[in-house]
Amino acid sequence: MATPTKNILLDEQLCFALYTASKRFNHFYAEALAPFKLTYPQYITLLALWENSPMTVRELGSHVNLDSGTLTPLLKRMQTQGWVERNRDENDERQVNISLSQKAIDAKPEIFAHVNTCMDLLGMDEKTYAETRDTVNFAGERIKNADPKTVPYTGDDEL
Amino acid sequence: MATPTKNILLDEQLCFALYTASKRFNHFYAEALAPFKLTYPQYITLLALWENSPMTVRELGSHVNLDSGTLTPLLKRMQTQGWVERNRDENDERQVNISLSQKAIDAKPEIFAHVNTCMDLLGMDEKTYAETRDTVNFAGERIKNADPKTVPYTGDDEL
DNA sequence: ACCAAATTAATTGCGTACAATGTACTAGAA
DNA sequence: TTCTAGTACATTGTACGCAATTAATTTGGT
Repeated sequence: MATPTKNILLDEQLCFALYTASKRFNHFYAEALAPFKLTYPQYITLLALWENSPMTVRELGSHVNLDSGTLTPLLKRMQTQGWVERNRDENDERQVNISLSQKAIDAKPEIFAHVNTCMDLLGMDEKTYAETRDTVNFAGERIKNADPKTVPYTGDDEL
Repeated sequence: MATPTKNILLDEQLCFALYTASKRFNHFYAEALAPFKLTYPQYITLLALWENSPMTVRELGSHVNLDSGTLTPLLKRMQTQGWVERNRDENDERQVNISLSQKAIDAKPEIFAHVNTCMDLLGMDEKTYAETRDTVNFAGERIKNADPKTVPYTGDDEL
C-alpha cells in the first residue's frame, strides 16, 4: 500500500530558514566589515586568531570549519592585505603557521567597537540572542551526527 | 575615557552558529540528494517550482532568495540535466519562463520519500523542528531589517 | 510616434565552499 | 636504513552568491 509521502513546502523547511538567515547575516557582516575591507570568512578567521595566534592551517581550519582548499587562497588574500603572516614550520615543513600581523593586532579594538555598534541594530536582548544561538547550535549538532549515506536508496523508495 | 569594548568570541556568535549549521545542512542535503544528482540550491529551486510552475526567473528568485546572477547558470545546468525548461516569454521577451520538465514532475514522489527518510535521521520531533525553524526565521527577519550602512564609521570609533 | 527612464536578464569578476587529487614531508615498521 | 603509511598543505574543478556592468526591451511623458 503506497502511503502518501508527506508534502515538503519550502517555507516550512528548517534548512531553508538556516540557509536564508545565514545569507542575510553574511550580507549584514559584509556591510559592517566594509570599512575594513574584510569578508565574513576573513573576519571569523581573525576572530579565531585573536583568540589564539599563531596556529597552523589545520588548527585554524578546525576552529572555523574550513578546509585547506578554502583557507589557502583566503589566507593568501589576507596576507596580501597585511592581516596575517604565513610561515613554514621549521621543524615540520609540511605545516604552515599563520600569525596575526601588527595591523591585525592594532585594528582589533576598532573592529570590535564597530561590529558591536552594528550588532546593536538587531535589537535583540542578550537573552534572546543567546537562546537563538544555542537553539541553532543544537540543530547544527544534530545534523552533524546524521549521515544520509546510511539511508539506502534503491531507486524505488515507497513506490 | 575609553570604555573597554566588549570582547567577541567566535563560539559565542550567532552568525557563526548560523554559518556553521547552514554549511552542515548543506552537506547533509548534498548527500541526501546525491542519488538524484541535485545540489541544495537546485533542490530548493525544484521545491519552489513544485509549488508553482511555471515562474519567471524573477519570481523564482523572490521565492528562493537568489538573484539572476546565481539563478541563470544554475537553471542552465538544471536544463542540461533535464529538470527544467527555459522559454522566453512571447509577450515580454525580457522574461524567461521556467517550467518543470516531465522528469521533475515524475521524480517528485521519489525525492520527497527519500528526503523525508533522511530527515528522520535528525531525530527532531515536529515541535522542536518547528520551534527551531521559527526561532531562526525570527532572527533572519531581524537581520534583514538592519542596515550597518546607517552606522557611521569615522575611523576612530571609541578610540 | 518619439525618446528618455526604468525594468529585466544575461554577463563578468571576485570570493568562498568543498571533494578529489597531487606533492612534500614525517615517522614507524621491518 | 629503507619502505610504507600517514599527515599537512596546495592545487584543481565544479558550483554557488552577489555586486557591478551590459544589453535588450518596455514604458511613460510629451
